[in-house]
Amino acid sequence: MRLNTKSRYAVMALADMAGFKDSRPISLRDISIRQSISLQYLEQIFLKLKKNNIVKSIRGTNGGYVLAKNACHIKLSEIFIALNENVKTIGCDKHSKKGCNGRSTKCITHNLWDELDLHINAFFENKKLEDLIKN
Amino acid sequence: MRLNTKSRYAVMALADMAGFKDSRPISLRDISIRQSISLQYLEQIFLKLKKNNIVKSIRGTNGGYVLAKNACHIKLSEIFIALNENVKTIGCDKHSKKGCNGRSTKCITHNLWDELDLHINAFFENKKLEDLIKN
DNA sequence: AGAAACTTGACTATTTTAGTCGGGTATATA
DNA sequence: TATATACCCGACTAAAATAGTCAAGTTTCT
Repeated sequence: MRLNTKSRYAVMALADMAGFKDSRPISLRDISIRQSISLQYLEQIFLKLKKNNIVKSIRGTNGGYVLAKNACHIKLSEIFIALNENVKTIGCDKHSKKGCNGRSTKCITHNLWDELDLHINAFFENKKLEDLIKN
Repeated sequence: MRLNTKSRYAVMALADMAGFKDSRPISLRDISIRQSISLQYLEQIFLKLKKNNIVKSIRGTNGGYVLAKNACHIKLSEIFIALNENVKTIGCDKHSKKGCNGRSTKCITHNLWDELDLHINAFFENKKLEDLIKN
């Protein structure tokens, strides 16, 4: 089990941004350098963050991104959802015949994965971006 | 984020076994049919479960596997460890130069992933195989 | 003896991941 | 108004992981 780098980088980049108090836009180029993440990969990530209203973009010279809301209001769960890293951990897919083993009834471990999802989501729901930079 | 099928199947197969009260060995062939899992894939899985002392094998005709201990004493965390599904969720690898972004210091989100690991592991530590079959 | 069932290593197709490439468009500033 | 800076975006790809299969055993019950 592993989170993917996109989610990880997204959190790192946003935490980087949140560390700056002034509201000047921050360019991906700067984040790229500070966090050692490829600029073009960051662009992919920020596109999704923007679509999900987590950041706003300012184009042109001296442009960049700013957080769309205060760091204390950005839940980590939002970030994962934005990147389609839906923290749905496991199969039991309703659409697939393989899900729940092709049975009409729930598989023996179905509820377990549901509980696990709740457990993990609760963690991310309660974590705010601001929590990361307080220490 | 997704658990792999090996871990999922392992839990399903063990839960299947735990559902039988008598202590006769259960053949992988039977589990394979009941849970719709390829026999040969189950063999791979049970090899690991055996090495980690979660099941015992009885060879020969009427052989099969039995749980090495009572279902109420088998923690799900054991099962994941047995399958090398170490619930270490994220990078920040001490050995890799990429980990923590090649910095000597911890990356900005390092503690977050540590916390998440603890959170998930706690879930599996507290879940016993028996809990799955009670309902 | 023969069948049932475990044992084991090697192999492979598919999918996912983690990016790169290359061509845009918008805007501030000189 | 030229140009550099920075966002925008779709398509592509190499490498790794996943989810198995295949083949050839060994052991033990009946």
